[in-house]
Amino acid sequence: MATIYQVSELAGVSLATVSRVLNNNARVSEKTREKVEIAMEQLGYRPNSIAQSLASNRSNSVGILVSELHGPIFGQMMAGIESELRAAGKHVIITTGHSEEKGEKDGIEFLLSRNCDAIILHVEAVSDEYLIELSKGSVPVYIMSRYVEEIKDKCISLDNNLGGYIATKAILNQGHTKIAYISGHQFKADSINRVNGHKKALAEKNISFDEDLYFVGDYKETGGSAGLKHFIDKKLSFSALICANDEMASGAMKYAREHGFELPNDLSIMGFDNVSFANYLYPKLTTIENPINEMGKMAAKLVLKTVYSKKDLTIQSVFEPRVIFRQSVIPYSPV
Amino acid sequence: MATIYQVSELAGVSLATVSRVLNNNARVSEKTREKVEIAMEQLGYRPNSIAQSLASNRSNSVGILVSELHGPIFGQMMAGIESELRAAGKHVIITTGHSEEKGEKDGIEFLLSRNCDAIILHVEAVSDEYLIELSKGSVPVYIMSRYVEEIKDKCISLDNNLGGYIATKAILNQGHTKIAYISGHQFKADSINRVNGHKKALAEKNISFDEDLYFVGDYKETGGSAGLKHFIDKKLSFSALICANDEMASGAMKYAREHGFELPNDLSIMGFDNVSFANYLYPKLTTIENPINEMGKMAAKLVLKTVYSKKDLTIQSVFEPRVIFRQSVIPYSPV
DNA sequence: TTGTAGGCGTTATCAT
DNA sequence: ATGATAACGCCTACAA
Repeated sequence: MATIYQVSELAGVSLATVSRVLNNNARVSEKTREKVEIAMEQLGYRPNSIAQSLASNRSNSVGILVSELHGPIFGQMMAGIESELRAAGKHVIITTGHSEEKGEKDGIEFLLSRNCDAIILHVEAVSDEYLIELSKGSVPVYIMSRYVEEIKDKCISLDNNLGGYIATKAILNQGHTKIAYISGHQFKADSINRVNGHKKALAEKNISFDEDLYFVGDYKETGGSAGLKHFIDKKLSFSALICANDEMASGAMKYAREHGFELPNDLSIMGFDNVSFANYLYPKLTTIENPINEMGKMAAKLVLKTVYSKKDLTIQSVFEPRVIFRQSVIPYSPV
Repeated sequence: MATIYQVSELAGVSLATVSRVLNNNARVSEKTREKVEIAMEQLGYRPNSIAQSLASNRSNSVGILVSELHGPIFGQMMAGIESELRAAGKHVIITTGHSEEKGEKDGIEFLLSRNCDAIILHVEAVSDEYLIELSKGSVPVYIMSRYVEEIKDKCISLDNNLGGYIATKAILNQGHTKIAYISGHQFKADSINRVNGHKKALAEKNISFDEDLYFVGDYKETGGSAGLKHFIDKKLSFSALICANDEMASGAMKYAREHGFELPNDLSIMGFDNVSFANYLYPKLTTIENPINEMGKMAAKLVLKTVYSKKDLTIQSVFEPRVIFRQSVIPYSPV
């Protein structure tokens, strides 16, 4: 592989000059620039990014930690981040935390050991305090889908409260009044916010929140089926069900169908996230869009702006969800 | 950030010694090793991976090119590669090619510019010749889900012929004899191989392949719906449908249901790939498992073995698909 | 505008 | 077993 030195020799200039045309930050006369470019061409020169990094103290890499590499949410998020970053000539180093505290800390440690210029985290198991502490370190840290007050300017998050609110409102608007709700883990901020939005919408309609119609699931299919089973076994009456994510909605749909429900006639079901398979479900799932791809792009822009000093990028920190109307929610009709 | 030099000072040894305990490849006395380790601890020393790379001419990174970062297949594949590689202390640089020739070439160029020790490609638009040429270059190239004879020892692929065969066989075993087939793009090797397997299974049962019951789709939902529409519009009679991937199977299922079919009673449908949403479909999709996660792991092992000289890793180049029996295929019953 | 030279933090080859 | 010292390929003052 040709080096900058060989190029300089062939072009008959100093290697400093070659470096200049490479980075075109300093003035170089047209003639010499051409000479250099021709020499590069001839040698098939390609800068050694490692050496560049060492000398400039910039790796041009940003680390990304996600829970899993598969899964619709992460895919969309990574896609958003990567496209934006790559267009700026930066590369992404991706690793996983598997939603476990140790896994996430190890992952962060791993990325840090890679000399990333910044890291973008989608973590769920690690505490707020840990993140606050981490962001005091020398490498800039950004957080996805999580709002931590003390470092809010480093967070790109969804307004989950609003999400829960519009989900419930959409159901109420269809005339439903007995609405069951399956939440995610109670210790997760997004779960709590979504329920709070739900409660707010109910309150506005003077419908009291019924603890019996509330179930805490696990954000997986099993949570949805277990939740619906719970409600049915208790012989509760309800005409609509809101699930705090699409996986649980899918689980609930399966369970409902296997137990004689005809969907959506016997039960309206609302999801959350609008992952890609929501459209594959039967009936197609009415849900709340979580613009995670956009959020990923925004996170990348935030990095570009703050770390790579690209000015004139406007940052939006919190994103708004919206209802995606499909087939799983229909107007209430008394039996 | 502390450097190896500062550690050496604090420990009262030369920096060469520090390097030795770091890489523990040369003999160092217990005493000095301890002194050094303590010094490292005190300074919170962390090796600069960039400098290591420059000096050792190893970036410890492997580039991965996928069509998209979202999508079930790629997610599983990346997960397999990453887990295996990270366990070995290597990191992955991931980028996308968007299934277009220019996109893929750009992506490869991008990875090459990043000084990866190796690159793993999942490309569809680029020609075999290009790949053969590419693999003559200085950085090792490995190919996923594609078999190129001339560089077969660098390919990890699925036996698609066998896949098409067992898919059809499974359908035949249920008593179906009129079987429609929706293929993927005809210029793709996997499409062709899957159809060939299909034909072989038919031939074994002395059923002649019927061109009328063959449709070329696009590997997307639209391909499935268009294909089924085509067959129905031509008023052909068939009791089973094989789709060359799950997306198309899903599209066909939707179209079928929207046009009065009751599934699976009126039509048995077989997919291919066993992507995660296959289990979310209604009825749950009977399909062919494409062990892409395992294949990803194997690709990583291949890199580990050939590039990072980890001996005693046995490589399996071609993987075998198997039938996943679920609910969308049922025995044939005459109307 | 162009060249010189020091430095980035390691690894690796010599000696000792 | 340990220590000098020269790479590794590039960037960047500082000089000219």
